[in-house]
Amino acid sequence: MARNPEATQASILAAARVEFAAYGLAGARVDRIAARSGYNKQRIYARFGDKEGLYQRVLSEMLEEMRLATVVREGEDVGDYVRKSFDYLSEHRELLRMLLWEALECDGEFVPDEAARRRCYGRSNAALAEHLGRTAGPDTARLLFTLIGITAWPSAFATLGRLVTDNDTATEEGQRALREFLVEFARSGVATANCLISADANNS
Amino acid sequence: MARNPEATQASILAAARVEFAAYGLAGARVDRIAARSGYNKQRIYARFGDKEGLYQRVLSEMLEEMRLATVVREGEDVGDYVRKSFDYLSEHRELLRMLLWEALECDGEFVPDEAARRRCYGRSNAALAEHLGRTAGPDTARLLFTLIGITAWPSAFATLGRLVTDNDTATEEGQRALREFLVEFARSGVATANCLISADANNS
DNA sequence: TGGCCTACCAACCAACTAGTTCGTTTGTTA
DNA sequence: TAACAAACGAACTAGTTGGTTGGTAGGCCA
Repeated sequence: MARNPEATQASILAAARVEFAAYGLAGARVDRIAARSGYNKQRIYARFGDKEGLYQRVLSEMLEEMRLATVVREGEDVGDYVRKSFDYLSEHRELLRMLLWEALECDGEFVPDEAARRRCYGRSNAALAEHLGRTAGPDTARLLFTLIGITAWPSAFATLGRLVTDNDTATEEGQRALREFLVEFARSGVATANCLISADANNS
Repeated sequence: MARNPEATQASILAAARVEFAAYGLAGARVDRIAARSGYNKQRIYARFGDKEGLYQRVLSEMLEEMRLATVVREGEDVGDYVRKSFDYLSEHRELLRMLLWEALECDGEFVPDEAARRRCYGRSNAALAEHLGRTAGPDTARLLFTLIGITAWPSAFATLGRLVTDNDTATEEGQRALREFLVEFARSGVATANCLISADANNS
């Protein structure tokens, strides 16, 4: 067969994304990844070492994609951030699933790409703080963490959302309503700045 | 050996909780559950049919515990709800992990205990709406879903929280600050009722 | 007290899994 | 053009896994 090692690798990685997002590390099957990629299983071991090695590579790439797409930009309003992230995550649930798998399958001692991730969140915190006219610190970081949460939660727990909202979130209209609700909720949440002030008092 | 079938079952269930919370359905090992329970593997199959049967039993019980502990009570203020749930989930991460496993491992077509869960969330929505002086509907359900999210997110994604907050959430003090932040954020979020009004306009 | 049924254990089993080995093919370079 | 190294496929392997089987023991009831 004609050889193109880079295309082989790309096919394996593409197949692995699908498999790991669907099943996580423990549930994924190397045989299936190989079959989906159209290459022999031995190619996977030759290029990635082992199953865990392939997983870490895929996880790293996917989390980075998600992180870069949901970074807080300079001048970005809280509500606009919520809307942007909500939409992005709704369209890329496989990325969000990897975040969930990571939360469940990693013991938290070794964090993949820790330094790069901290830098990225640091930049988001700075941009958020700047926009709010405050100094970046634990209080604005808590807000950032919460904003990430409220935008990720609906896509990560879509089934739960349907139960709680009596299927309102099962329609496109309901999704839009939820998104706009979150936009307003987030804006109201910081509008009075009370939460940031009182949390500051707690911290001092 | 002396026989006590009820004690056997209880031991198996207790061991299974630990195993399934740690590893999910695909990653859990029946051998380990048996060893941890102190009973022979065959007992598991005799009483629960198969691995999946045991998992469903454990999942059902654990999600119910969590749901009942985090129901919105009559007269309960939004902020108090947040504080209560935050604390409960921080102390019962194994329950929250089961919710994550479910989100990842179930395809959403068959929802365990669907009717009971809908009823419970319906009650929470009614209590929340009553307290806000509104009629329970999609708008208040969205708020409920969001409150559930902001209280679950920090415990479910504790490692991510440490990255985002530069380790602020790694201390008890930081956890308390985050909790109080969320209390105020939620109160501010609904205080002006703007988000509920505008989402209503969207719905009409 | 003996018979019966269920709880229980240890050993077993077929299929699956991550990973390895061996041989062939392809592409590059001297 | 021949040699060599890396890419590739098919077959193999040892260990693991969910589940089963066969025998024993304990408790209950007539």
